[in-house]
Amino acid sequence: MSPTRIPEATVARLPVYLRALNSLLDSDIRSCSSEELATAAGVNSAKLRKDLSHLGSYGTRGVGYDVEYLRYQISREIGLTQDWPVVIVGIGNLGHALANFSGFSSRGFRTVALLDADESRHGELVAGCPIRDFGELGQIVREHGVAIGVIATPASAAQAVCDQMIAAGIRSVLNFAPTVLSVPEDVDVRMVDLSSELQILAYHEQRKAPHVEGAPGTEGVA
Amino acid sequence: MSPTRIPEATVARLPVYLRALNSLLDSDIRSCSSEELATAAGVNSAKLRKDLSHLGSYGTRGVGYDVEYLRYQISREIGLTQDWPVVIVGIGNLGHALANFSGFSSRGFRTVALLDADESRHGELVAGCPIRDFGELGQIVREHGVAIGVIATPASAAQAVCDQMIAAGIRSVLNFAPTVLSVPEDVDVRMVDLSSELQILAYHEQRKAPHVEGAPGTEGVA
DNA sequence: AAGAGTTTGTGAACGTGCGAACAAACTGAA
DNA sequence: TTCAGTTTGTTCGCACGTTCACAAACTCTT
Ligand SMILES: NC(=O)c1ccc[n+]([C@@H]2O[C@H](COP(=O)([O-])OP(=O)(O)OC[C@H]3O[C@@H](n4cnc5c(N)ncnc54)[C@H](O)[C@@H]3O)[C@@H](O)[C@H]2O)c1
Ligand SMILES: NC(=O)c1ccc[n+]([C@@H]2O[C@H](COP(=O)([O-])OP(=O)(O)OC[C@H]3O[C@@H](n4cnc5c(N)ncnc54)[C@H](O)[C@@H]3O)[C@@H](O)[C@H]2O)c1
Repeated sequence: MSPTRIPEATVARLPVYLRALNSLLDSDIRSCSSEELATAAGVNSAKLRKDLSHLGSYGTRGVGYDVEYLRYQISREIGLTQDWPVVIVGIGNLGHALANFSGFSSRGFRTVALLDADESRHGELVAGCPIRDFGELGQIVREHGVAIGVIATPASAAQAVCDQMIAAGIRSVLNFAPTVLSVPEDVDVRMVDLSSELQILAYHEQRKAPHVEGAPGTEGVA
Repeated sequence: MSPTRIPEATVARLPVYLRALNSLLDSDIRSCSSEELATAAGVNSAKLRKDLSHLGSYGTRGVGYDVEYLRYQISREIGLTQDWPVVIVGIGNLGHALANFSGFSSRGFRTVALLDADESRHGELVAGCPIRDFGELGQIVREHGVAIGVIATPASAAQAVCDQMIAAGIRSVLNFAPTVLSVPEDVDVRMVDLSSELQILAYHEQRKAPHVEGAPGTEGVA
């Protein structure tokens, strides 16, 4: 279907386009130009067209794109036309939020198990799903063909959890613990690091206002 | 101090180096080579050295880097030697987790207020901080000199919340709602989109195993 | 003091990504 | 049919990011 490899930068934007297309459909807009879609996605229209050209030629010159058709093509390219079973490990503050997050289940991702090492939480229902023991990981992965694992444990446990996931057959990991995971080459890890995001904002903020004399916000102790 | 502008890709990695340095200090390692630090940070050592060279010449040839000194220099460059007051808006599932997240407060970021539009939650204590009305935003920003705002509301409210933040004087926004925010040029927005991260993983996963015949994980309906 | 060994900082080559600009392809009117 | 107007898909130049490779600068031994 897609003979050419898609650039990584493009892959990272496809979900954004998908969101924009869904938003247009919600407003009953059936067709759109690259300019409109680019605005909705917050990117340059030339970039959008080049990105889409990597998937194929799904627009019509002089007309634009059919919203539903393009959405299907992007979904198919990403792999959202199939179902992706997911396990979440570490059901603390963040794990609870993730389990309740509708954005996970809405797009083909299905939480098949919530795992935690803390025995006192086993059996507790979160978003209708019981918390189970981490030791059941291997069996669950085999049973449901889980390919994607989410780590929401403390950093100290993350590498061990990751190793177990890989041993069980998982080859894609979404890591929320603030630690670098070392994995074999065929395993993908994506890291979500809130602390880093704040620090990047702080860097730019500092550059904007280099003159912080008697400004408030420094008198209170953390 | 730093006459030259630091490349964006480098800025995004500085927090990672900082984490690695802290981790080395925890192990009582006072000095390290670029190779060691690069391994701890999960990057190429040449890239690490080039990144650090943008800050200045803080290493010693033939020896390596002093861990504590380098940590201080990076902290200073990012702006973590000063205190950053932060407000979080939308104290639902995710907002609760964020308020409880120690990684926020640990590095100079101080949550000064939790705001929500839902009156029934006002006064409730989360991580020792009371939930207050969203209408108090302007006053709080002025009072504490808040420069960074975190949005954890539903997507439908995010743009309005963002506009209010900017009107109040906030110029850096961390957005968790899955929607594109339109802001003036002098405002920075960073977006954390879990759904996108999962989709990117799914894309690569699909490429790894293009042969999904009778594999499990497709029989159950979402 | 000199030389061997180590490690940083950087110049240069290479690859990727971005945006402007334009030809190709479509629609619709005359 | 022909022509004007519109919008896609793609080419091209440029900027940015990554990696290699090595001179410069340090330590330590003899
Ligand atoms: N709370 C946030 O908003 C937030 C944001 C970003 C990152 N994080 C990171 O996400 C992780 C979780 O944060 P949290 O606030 O939910 O912490 P938490 O302490 O509330 O939850 C951690 C959970 O992991 C479980 N756990 C510990 N070791 C385990 C193991 N070996 N196997 C399975 N489960 C194990 C614990 O029992 C606990 O339930 C942390 O690494 C944190 O730094 C949290
Ligand atoms: N839960 C997750 O793990 C998760 C992960 C990623 C992204 N998100 C996104 O983060 C956002 C919050 O998720 P959640 O699960 O916490 O949702 P939630 O419904 O539990 O919480 C949303 C909160 O925002 C408040 N709110 C609504 N409108 C507001 C307004 N105009 N001003 C101030 N407060 C307002 C609500 O009262 C509620 O308390 C959503 O956009 C969601 O898509 C959530």
